Amino acid sequence: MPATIRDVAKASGVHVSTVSRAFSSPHLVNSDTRSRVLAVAESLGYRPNRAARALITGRTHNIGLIVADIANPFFPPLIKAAESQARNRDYYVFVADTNEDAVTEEELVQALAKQVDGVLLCSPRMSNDLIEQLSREVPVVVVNRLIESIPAVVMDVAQGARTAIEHLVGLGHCDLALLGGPRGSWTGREIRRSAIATARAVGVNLTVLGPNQPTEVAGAAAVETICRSGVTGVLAYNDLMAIGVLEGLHNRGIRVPEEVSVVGIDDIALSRLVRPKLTTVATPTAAAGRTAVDMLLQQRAEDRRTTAQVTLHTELVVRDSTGPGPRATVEPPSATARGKVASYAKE
Amino acid sequence: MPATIRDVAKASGVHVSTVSRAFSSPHLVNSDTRSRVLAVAESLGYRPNRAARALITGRTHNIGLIVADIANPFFPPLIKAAESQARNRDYYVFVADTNEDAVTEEELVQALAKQVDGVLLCSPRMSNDLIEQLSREVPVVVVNRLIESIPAVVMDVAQGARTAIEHLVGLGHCDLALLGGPRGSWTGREIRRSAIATARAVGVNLTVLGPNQPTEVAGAAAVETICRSGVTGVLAYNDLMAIGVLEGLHNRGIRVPEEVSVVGIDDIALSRLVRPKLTTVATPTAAAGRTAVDMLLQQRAEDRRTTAQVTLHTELVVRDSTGPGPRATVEPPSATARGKVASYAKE
DNA sequence: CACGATACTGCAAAGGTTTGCAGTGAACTA
DNA sequence: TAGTTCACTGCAAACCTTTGCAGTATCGTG
Repeated sequence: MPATIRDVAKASGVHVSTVSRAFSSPHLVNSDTRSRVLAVAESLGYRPNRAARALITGRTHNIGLIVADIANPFFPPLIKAAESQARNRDYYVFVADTNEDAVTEEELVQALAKQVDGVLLCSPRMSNDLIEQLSREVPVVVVNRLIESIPAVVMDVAQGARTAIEHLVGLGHCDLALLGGPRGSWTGREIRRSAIATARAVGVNLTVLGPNQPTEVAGAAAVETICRSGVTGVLAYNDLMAIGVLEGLHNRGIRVPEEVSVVGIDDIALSRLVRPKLTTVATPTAAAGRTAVDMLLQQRAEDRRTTAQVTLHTELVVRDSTGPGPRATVEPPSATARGKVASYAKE
Repeated sequence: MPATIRDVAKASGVHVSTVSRAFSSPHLVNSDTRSRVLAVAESLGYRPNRAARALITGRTHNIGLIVADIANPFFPPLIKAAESQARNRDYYVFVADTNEDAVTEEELVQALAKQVDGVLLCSPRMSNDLIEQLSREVPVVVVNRLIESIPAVVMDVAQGARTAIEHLVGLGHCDLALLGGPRGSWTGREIRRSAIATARAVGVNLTVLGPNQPTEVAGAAAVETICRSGVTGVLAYNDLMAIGVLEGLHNRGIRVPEEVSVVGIDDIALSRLVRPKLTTVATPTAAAGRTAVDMLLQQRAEDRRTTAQVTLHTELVVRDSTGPGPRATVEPPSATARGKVASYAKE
């Protein structure tokens, strides 16, 4: 029923190959012929069949975008930016959700591999080895993870975590907690590594909690431990958890930032809407989405030799959830208490 | 490089058609042969080429999901549910974002039409006529809009708006405002129609504002008008706008719910996280996504004759943003002031 | 034993497009 | 004028799979 290239050819009195060229290699066809063909095509409502085109060119003009959880507010801006960028380049994007599950993730890449020109793996949960292996079957660009020899775009969360810790310390907090993220998260490891190193360097206590699900529920649940440990400053793996902490503290009647300061990471839209407004490390998610798409497409274009890895800068956004530490001017930490790093990590 | 059906056929000593049948019509091939073929296929890492399959069967096993704005928190749960449901049925989904633009929307449907088995149109912005026209080119299921002869799944927002107004009135508010949504939104029209009718029936004043962009910025911006009009209860087109109102009121030092009550619609995750927690009309978004996918797939299966339209129930969730009206027990509205419906609508 | 039915399997066409190769006529060069 | 180049167009193979049809062997039945 839908018009094919043959219908257009017949109706405009040329061979199908001419019609094809009129679309994909304009310089190879007489401009009069071309405009006639295009007019006929238009009037017939002809749209090239992408499946047929993919079959012969081997390029689908689709890409896959795999995320851990579409409903996690971190991802929608990334998805939106990636989709928009892809469409500008005449690519469409399959979005798939792994539910934070490494196995689903692998299956998804495998299944998508044959029907896309490349896959964007966002905050993957599977092992580096597996990703390397998969990247031999289909071009892959990873977001939020650094793996040798795999193109990637990451946010500089290490820098972000350091700035956040320094911010808290600068406010006079010396007993801090880091609320860790999910197992298998590269970002989580980076944050932890950097936070621990910074705490040690600056000489404050840091209690590491986790791993945790990256949700506000987990954040709220961690509040009990946080209270027990007597810290006055908390850095969370992401804003969602930080907001959970805010929630939990509020429920216990603990005031933020008067009694406890809280810092998140990501700067999701929500952070500006909760009260107190969340101090957080802004990560350029939209830029990451666009960059990743460009890298993926370029990799295809240049015969896959670029193994570029780009790091995007993060920035601390100070809002209302952080304030002076309780003993800011009263009692600086004793020398013996300094630089202790406790860890409750289960990993 | 990747294994084709021919490689598998050669390696297992059968004809390609047998391999094909081993996959798609198991009952037509000897079970020994079949398991041998499958084993060989497995060892070769063979995956059927979906483009080739699509070319001959005419079915791509893909669907398109078109939304106005991926980053609008209303959509991610819907997308997630739809994607999950589709994948369970062995379908993959293209997600595309129209940026709230009707023209983009049409182009998108046109472009996607040829490479999907159906399109899910969520909260469309284009005209009914156009949708009907497009639905002749490709199976369509519409979410959040009712059009004669087009399969649809909608939320019962009329009921929701009525309940919300009644809730406010029950609390003693007699001067209400409705913060309208974007132009072209069926849901917005439903809400307005129902809110106006309810206000009239119950005998309270209702000021209608809009149309507005469905964002918290627009909500905050509307606060000035809201204050000037002296209403004590606000129903917003969606939670995002309601949260914007909360924000704007807070900035002006107006307390919620003591001075003004606010009700949203949708019950996005955010609503539980802002302070005060938002009273809102919960719409079953995930269920809508799943249902819509099922309807779309079924429509395909049964030779497109089902024009089912399903309405999902909504429910008022009372939280902390609504409270007794200022003059609740003091001064019931005078008879002359009752039932007046003002409208500032620009539509 | 002959016949038809049954259970598999092979053959080949078809689906819509791209693209290397070859052909045509015109324009240009020597 | 003859030989070349050039711009354009047509031809046909190829991409990978599905599927109607036909063929073969085995089995059961009368």
